[in-house]
Amino acid sequence: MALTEVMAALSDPIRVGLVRLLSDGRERGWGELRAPVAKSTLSHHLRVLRDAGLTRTRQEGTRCFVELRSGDLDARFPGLLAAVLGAAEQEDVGHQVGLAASPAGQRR
Amino acid sequence: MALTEVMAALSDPIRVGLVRLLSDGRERGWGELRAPVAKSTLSHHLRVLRDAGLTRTRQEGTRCFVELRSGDLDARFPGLLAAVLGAAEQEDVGHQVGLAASPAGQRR
DNA sequence: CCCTTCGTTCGATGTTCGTGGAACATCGAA
DNA sequence: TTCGATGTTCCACGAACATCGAACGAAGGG
Repeated sequence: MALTEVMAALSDPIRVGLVRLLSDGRERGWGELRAPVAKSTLSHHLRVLRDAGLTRTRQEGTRCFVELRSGDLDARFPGLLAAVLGAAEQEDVGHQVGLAASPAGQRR
Repeated sequence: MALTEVMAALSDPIRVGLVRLLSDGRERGWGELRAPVAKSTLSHHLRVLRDAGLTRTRQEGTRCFVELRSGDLDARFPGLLAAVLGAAEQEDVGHQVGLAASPAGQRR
């Protein structure tokens, strides 16, 4: 969990949007995530976040779930997450990232 | 002073080192700065920091001085600078950046 | 005037990054 | 087993980036 990698991970609007989305501490399903990029690109962004140590991924059968590592993050960089979330809300960074209507496990 | 630009500016070790160096609030002369890069590269890094709003540059005759905008930074992103400086110290990010022996105005 | 100093700007180069499409692997369901 | 859904991986492309050396322009000192 290196500083420069974390900063680099947070230097892209879509990734900031994902972090914002996950900032409520709830675990989210991959399929729930909505971003204006191809799924390969979304996979890439999630990998960057995971490699930087910002998120954790759990695999369950054929689908996987993402979770923000708020605790570890706050232990390593006290105040950073709050600062980023605050600024991101003010500028509305990552507003293009959202959730699907269906709350994950729902049939459709 | 946009979030993603600030994060991008802080995603390079040399720039983090410069920020660390300036974090005492003292204004520093360009020539004082020591980094293992060519002067054109150093000029580039200082430009990135300035464009991101992290530093301010004052020109005086033929030489110029750099200063960290700690106040503005802390107003915009409360706690971010402290978090970055703390983590940077722990990991010793930007340790290659230092000061020349001469305290600025000295002849030599 | 020339010459030195200081910092920026200008190509040039190699690398990394964001992006999308296609192929692939995995798993559950029919 | 065959099919469909779900993510990952691979490949390719253009843009952005870090880096350097050289050329440049602005002061200031002989």
